[in-house]
Amino acid sequence: MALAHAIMTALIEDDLSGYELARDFETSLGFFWQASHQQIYQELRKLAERGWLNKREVNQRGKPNKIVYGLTRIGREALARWVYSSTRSRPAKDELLVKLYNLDADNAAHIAGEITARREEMMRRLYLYETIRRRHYGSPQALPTRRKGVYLALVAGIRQGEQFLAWCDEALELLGSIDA
Amino acid sequence: MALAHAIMTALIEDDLSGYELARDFETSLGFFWQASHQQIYQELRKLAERGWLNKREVNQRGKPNKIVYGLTRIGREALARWVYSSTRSRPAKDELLVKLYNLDADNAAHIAGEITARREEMMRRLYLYETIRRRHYGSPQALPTRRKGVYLALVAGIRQGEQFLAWCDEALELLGSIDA
DNA sequence: CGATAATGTGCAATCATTTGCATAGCAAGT
DNA sequence: ACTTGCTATGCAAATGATTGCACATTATCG
Repeated sequence: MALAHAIMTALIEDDLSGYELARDFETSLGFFWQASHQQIYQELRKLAERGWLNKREVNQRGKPNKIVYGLTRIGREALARWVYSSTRSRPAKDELLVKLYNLDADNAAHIAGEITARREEMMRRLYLYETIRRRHYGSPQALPTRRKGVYLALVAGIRQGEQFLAWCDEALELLGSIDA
Repeated sequence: MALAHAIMTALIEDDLSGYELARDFETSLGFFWQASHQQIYQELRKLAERGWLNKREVNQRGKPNKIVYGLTRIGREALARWVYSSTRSRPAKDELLVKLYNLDADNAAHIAGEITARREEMMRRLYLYETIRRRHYGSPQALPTRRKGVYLALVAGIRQGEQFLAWCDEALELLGSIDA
């Protein structure tokens, strides 16, 4: 049921189509909850059936028509209740860390290469999120309450990313000392 | 296919039964890849059928019999090849961060409570992992190659955990400044 | 004696997620 | 004209993971 609530969360301020949601999930909320467009379209229809979302078709020129979803009153209520339910976090599953358990002189260079690639990917991500922070969350104390929450999530992502970069450096150094 | 390789990884040094594997997955490797016992038992049977694991029944006194699995030659080879395949990480999905997007004056105290609980849970985990590190990974440079890899994974978990604690403190401070 | 907890393996149903494919219109560059 | 890419939605199949249950033995505590 968590994807449903993540989608509704993304609709708190704006009504969006499945396509727009899928794009937003690649950034922003998708930093903490990723979902493919297939999942999103399916979930949207389910939520509309349950009455938590309403849908309307929007004609566009130069583009295909889209179906825009918005929270209903009972959808908003369900979302508000959900916040009080118990959470569980499913820790990241990372094959790279499992591979590290298989480290040997032969594959050390390959693993180091993968870590380097991850490091660069994370750098790009961090740059994006730092940009967002500077532009919209400069002085957290002054933000309205809800935005403070979004800020904290953003900071969690940034801190996590920075920590990952530092770990990569440490790992690469140790891996570099292994003879092939 | 990743669970299969995680299980085989856990069997590199010791032959283990499903029950023992499930227990190990709650610590150690399970820090990076968690799996329920149902998943593990099923995967073990599949792997044995494929010839990557062998099984033997072990009679015990005072306890039910167990089925112990071990890597076969071709299992070891498959595992070694897998290390060179491409990885993908699926980032953690954390409902707590999604909830933060729903922050308001009413639920701020509840969310702060959840963060506090998470913080304590992480403290316990960190304590466990720090203990392991001090006991077995005191001087990483001196470790044999494979153990260096395990060390790096452990450090990744520790760093991540420490970062999380710091984030919790920051979050609790900001949440504390919200009027109910 | 009864309850609880640990060891040990497993089935069945459901839910969540990924993968591969399909369709369709329009824009922009080559 | 042709290809590439973006917008836009969707189906079907397979895989991955969770949930709830079932069964059997022994140890331990009150």
